Amino acid sequence: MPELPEVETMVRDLRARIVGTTITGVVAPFPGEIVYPGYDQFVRRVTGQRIQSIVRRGKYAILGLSSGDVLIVHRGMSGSLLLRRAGDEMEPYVRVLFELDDRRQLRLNDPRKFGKVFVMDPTGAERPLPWDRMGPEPLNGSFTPARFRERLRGRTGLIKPLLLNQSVVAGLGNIYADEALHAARIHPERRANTLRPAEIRRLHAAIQEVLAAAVEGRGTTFSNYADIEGRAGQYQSALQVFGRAGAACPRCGAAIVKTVVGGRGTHTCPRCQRPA
DNA sequence: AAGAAGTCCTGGGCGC
DNA sequence: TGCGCCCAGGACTTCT
Repeated sequence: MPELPEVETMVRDLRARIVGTTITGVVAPFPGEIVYPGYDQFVRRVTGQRIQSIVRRGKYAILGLSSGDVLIVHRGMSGSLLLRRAGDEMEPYVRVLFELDDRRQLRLNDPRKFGKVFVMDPTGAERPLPWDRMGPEPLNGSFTPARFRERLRGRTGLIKPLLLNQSVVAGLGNIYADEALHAARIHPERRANTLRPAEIRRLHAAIQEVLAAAVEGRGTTFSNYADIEGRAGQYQSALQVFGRAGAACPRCGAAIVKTVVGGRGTHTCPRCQRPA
């Protein structure tokens, strides 16, 4: 599940390796992942473009092209973006492949087909940008406790689904939402409007700490996440609750419980995270 | 408007 | 042993 730390790791690695190269061709064994524009237009607008920059917004990677367009990649839940040499053995689920002018290839390998790619004008004039309604970036200075409290104001929903809502805060997915709630000692089924100011401050700090540590560890490899060279991340060994049902809470020793909240598997310490 | 539920997709895990 | 069912989840759509 590529969340903010996994996408940040990918963007940093790619920035060091492919900025300055030119895309010489596109192959799409499964064009369904090309969301916009249609396949022919997409190929036309990407081919021949030099990659000038790579940045991240939420879980999106944004490649700035010499034409002024942006090439946007979202890996969905199972996608890896791999940097390979042209002759290297092909992975089994490559959906879209970008050929580079140095005989390397950027391959979107995505078994579950939830990945998406777009190319568009970055001003939003052509089509709404995927991040138009996205909330603040949790690791930059604009994400303050006050801003977080304001995003939650008036919300009566459960706190965990709200953390997964990208318009509240960008970049959290199922793993880091569970980890942040545990670090803040807040039950995932608390209603947002019942959180006290001190709890919101704790949750804000926990989100920043968990994400920063995971970026430091180059992300979590849970099932099939890999970096651009196919290597695993390191953060899975630091997970406190995610994927640890039945194991001891590192803080208090109680057995971690797995439930379903908002339709998502959810890991909670029943002693550290009390409901209501 | 916000929240809840349904949808897509397919490998792998599990039960019988 | 082997088959088939169903779960996983990010983001979008639909309904209330």
